[in-house]
Amino acid sequence: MDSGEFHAAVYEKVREIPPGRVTSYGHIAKLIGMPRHSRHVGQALKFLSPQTNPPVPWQRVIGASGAVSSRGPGTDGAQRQRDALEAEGVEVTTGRTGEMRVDLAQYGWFPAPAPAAARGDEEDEEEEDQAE
DNA sequence: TCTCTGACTACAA
DNA sequence: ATTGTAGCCAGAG
Repeated sequence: MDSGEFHAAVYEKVREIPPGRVTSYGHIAKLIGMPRHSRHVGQALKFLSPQTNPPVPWQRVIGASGAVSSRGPGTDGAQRQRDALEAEGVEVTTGRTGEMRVDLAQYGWFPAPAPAAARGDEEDEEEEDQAE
């Protein structure tokens, strides 16, 4: 797989993330069949242009711990990401130092990757119910 | 070719 | 909860 195809695959999966949901880099990597390329998923996203068509909801991709990454505190990416997520109804908690996190128990979206050896397509996903 | 870095993840202390 | 270490893989210098 070329890096171009890798990027394309990443964008494709990211676009499949339903609004109001978030997933992790690692899971995107799994979905495209490269579970070890979690870092390069983020790499592909930063390579993304602001005006892609169709648009890629990169803001729905966060760390596996629910932590929003976007380059150090000096960058604005994190701010844009938080704004975009809240606009979709995702609750983003912000700490004192600007640490932004999302509750994966509520907004996490982790469908099972499509196994090549599997025959029946399974559009199933864990509808985890929130429990305060 | 080697070394370092990175929008990562998982595990140990 | 926080910090450190290790594994990971591709790109840049």
